[in-house]
Amino acid sequence: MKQPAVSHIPETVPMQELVQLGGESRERADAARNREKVLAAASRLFAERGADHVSMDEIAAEAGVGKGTLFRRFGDRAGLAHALLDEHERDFQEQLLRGSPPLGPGAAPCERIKAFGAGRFQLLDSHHALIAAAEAGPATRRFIHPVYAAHRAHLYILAREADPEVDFEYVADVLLNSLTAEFFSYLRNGRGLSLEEIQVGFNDLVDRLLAG
Amino acid sequence: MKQPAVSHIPETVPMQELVQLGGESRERADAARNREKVLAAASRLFAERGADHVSMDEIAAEAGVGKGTLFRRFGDRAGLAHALLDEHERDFQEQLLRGSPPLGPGAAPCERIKAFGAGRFQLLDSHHALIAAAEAGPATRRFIHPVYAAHRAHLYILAREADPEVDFEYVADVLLNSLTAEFFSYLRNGRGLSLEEIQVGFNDLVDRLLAG
DNA sequence: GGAAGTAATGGACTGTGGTCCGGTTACTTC
DNA sequence: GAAGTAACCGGACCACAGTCCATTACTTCC
Repeated sequence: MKQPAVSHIPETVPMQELVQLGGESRERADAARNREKVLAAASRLFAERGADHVSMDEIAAEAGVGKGTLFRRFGDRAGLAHALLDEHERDFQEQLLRGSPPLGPGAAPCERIKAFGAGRFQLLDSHHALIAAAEAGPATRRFIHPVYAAHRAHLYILAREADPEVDFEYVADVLLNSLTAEFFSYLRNGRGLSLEEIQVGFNDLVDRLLAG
Repeated sequence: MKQPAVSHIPETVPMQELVQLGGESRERADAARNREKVLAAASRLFAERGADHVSMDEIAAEAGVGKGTLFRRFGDRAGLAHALLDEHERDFQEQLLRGSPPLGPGAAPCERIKAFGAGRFQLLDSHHALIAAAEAGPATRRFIHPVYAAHRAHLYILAREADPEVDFEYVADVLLNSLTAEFFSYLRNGRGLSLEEIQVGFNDLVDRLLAG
């Protein structure tokens, strides 16, 4: 049940280092300080008024920092949202890799996929606006993010294990596409489904897709 | 095989009438003229430079019309995109209701769903940027649009017919969610799949979901 | 054909995400 | 401790989506 060397989730690390492949030079002290100030400010404002309803200008102002600094650090709105979610995302990843079944290793693949779904729904339920912000942005940007790659690899492997006949790649993407913030909030608010109903639907989806 | 009174697709009709439920008062002559001018201008510019890469200001200018007029007519960018797609959408709807099998009535439900997918992929292939624009916009707006409702009702009924045991509602939404412009372009450009490969994947999805 | 009433117009205006760059500050080297 | 340099800073700036409302153009009714 070894996972492949799924690139670990960075994202407390500034965007630049993530990009310029060798994050060798250490982060300057003032930069680190400012990053913390921004994260704290964003966290505060988001908690107060909801992740939508807060502009980037306001976050910069609240943090006592220029707008340029904000964007230099986090790239864009989605990047900031990702950084704020980082802790939860690490937790989740940790549970996937080393947690107890059915989320962690040990359970049947289908059960692990359902547990993955349940975990995501839980996260969506408590951090919906933030995750929506992280997934937003031009076109297919979110698919490029290492978090997406990690989730995809996880589901890919489990799907293959559950049913070697299936098109793992496509199935993994379809499953993830059913776990987006946008789709979730449509089911929840647009269709009025409860968290449980959504989970039941997803579980049924998994069973049918990987009936083996 | 009668469809329920699926609200027909309007959308050459201005947004207002769509909303204020009784489109009684006729459209003024200058308004109609301007609408045509805008549609023509948008069509031209989109064809020239791609649907992204054209701002609303430019469309208004090209049409020789004020910005206010543009937005009054079409509500927002997505509304304009919908209006431009209207003809194709009507065509498609017509084929669903009265065309020949497997897209139209007469074929087995699973085959009709696959044909629906094939039709959407075809449209996505030739009008991708436009459809993406129509589906864009804040949060879950696109789910409210009558076109979504019509597609959903169609799939809902076919899914029920194919497999009465399945959760039709959820399945219909999952299927539609696998036919979005965003997901399509991810599979296409992000994963490098061909049109055919995507169709095969979707067909397999349908078979597995509605195995009966 | 003209007056009154109403719908449509257009462009200035606002708010927002994101970029740019001259000036500043923190580390490094000697 | 001074000088050099690369990274960082902030806020002015830009483009763009969408709003507002005083003015204009159509329609209708006499």
